[in-house]
Amino acid sequence: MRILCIEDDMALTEIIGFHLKEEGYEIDFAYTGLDGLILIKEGAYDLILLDCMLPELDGISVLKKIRSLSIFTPVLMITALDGIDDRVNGLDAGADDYLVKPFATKELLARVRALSRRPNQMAQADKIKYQDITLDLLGLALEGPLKTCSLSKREALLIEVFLKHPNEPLTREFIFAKVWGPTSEVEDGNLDNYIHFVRRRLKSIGSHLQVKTLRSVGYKLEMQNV
Amino acid sequence: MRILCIEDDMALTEIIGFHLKEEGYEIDFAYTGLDGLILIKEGAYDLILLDCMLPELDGISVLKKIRSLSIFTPVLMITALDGIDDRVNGLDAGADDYLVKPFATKELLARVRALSRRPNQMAQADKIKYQDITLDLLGLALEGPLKTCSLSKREALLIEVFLKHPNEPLTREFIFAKVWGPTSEVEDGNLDNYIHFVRRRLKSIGSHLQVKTLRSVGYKLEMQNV
DNA sequence: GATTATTTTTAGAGAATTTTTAGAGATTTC
DNA sequence: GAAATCTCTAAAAATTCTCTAAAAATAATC
Repeated sequence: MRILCIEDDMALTEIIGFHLKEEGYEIDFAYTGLDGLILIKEGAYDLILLDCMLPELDGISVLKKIRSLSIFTPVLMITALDGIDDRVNGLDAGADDYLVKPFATKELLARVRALSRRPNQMAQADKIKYQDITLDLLGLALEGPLKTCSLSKREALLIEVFLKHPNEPLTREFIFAKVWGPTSEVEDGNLDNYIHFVRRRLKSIGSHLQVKTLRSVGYKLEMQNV
Repeated sequence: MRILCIEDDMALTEIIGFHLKEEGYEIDFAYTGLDGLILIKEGAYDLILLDCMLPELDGISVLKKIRSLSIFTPVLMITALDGIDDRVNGLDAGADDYLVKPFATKELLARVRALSRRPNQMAQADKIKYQDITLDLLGLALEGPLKTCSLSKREALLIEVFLKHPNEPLTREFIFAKVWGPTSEVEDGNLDNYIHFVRRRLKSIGSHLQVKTLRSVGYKLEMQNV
């Protein structure tokens, strides 16, 4: 979880840095809007904390710029003013949330958690439930109505992808990118293989979920008889 | 864009309803937490406005319940108390944003816009609706009033062409170029074939749309008895 | 550090589905 | 009513997916 904090108040960045690092986030800093913009373009951040008032280039402008570049990293605006118009401007420019100075650390952390949960990565939860199964990511196990079976790491990864996007069509490329990484050089057929493994697992634990094939597109996790 | 508003203050729901309808949103109401929960399970909403204080079942509990059911519709919490703890609880329970009463309509609208923009429903992008059918391009499925059927890739492509130009005469050449590509070397009769497939699909799902023949020109998708 | 067990990957025959071709019969147009 | 055009069935061809088996890589155990 990598966060970029664009804020010119050194005292504040120190506090933010301290607390977020304590929670296990990696955090980088930029002290001007322009520097922030450059870092955003380079590094792949998961979340951006963005002050409104900044030297060189103000927060709203930075935000508009990055959205126009088709970068949709969640942005948490930090504003000194509590005027409704300021907040509205920020949200309309594409911010996902905002925080008014002065704010409680507790609230900052809650908002960061809420936003980092957002892009489908439903938290770092180690268990994911859907319908009649529960995936234990840490314990590498899959629990069904009949029984529980243990999984290999890659099986668990594949099931995780399905559980995070249940009932949605997933392309082969998408699944591949999530399970093997976007730059992996594994044979394509390997996915077929693991689909087979997962189907066997689902059947063996008595689940009523099934992996449906979408010919020439990909796969989809759904309930039987739908 | 369908919104569910769970709020027991009738005066407030009236105001919210008025403004959101004016902006073109479809909006349903529930006046207790339990009613809201039932509606959420049934209806596919794109956004939920959720009051904290509710009869029968409070807002936070409703929120926790729907998240535990793996429903990740964006939720905008509405809270009367401006205590930090309430907001933190809401955000931690999985709310996407909150609004403190009393709030300006302008701000409500900005927040609704921000949340409805979120790429939560990424699957929605690949769906095309027209009259009584919905084509799921990635999911390779066609939904009608009676039932849903699955499609092959080429069937889906052909239906897509019709849905993007409904009620318009389309030449055979045009359709061919869109479905098989402008340089394909397939026999001409193949199109007749797929027209037949599509007609069978439309009938089987109970749609009132039909593919009309424009002799020696092409085809056209239109409503029956027109 | 060698051996064993497990997981991951490659490969490929066989199955299933989709796409295409072909052609007989139906329909429309002149 | 003859020519042109379209519909629909059936089957061949092509594609895509499934699943077994075994090799390669990795992790665990002694």
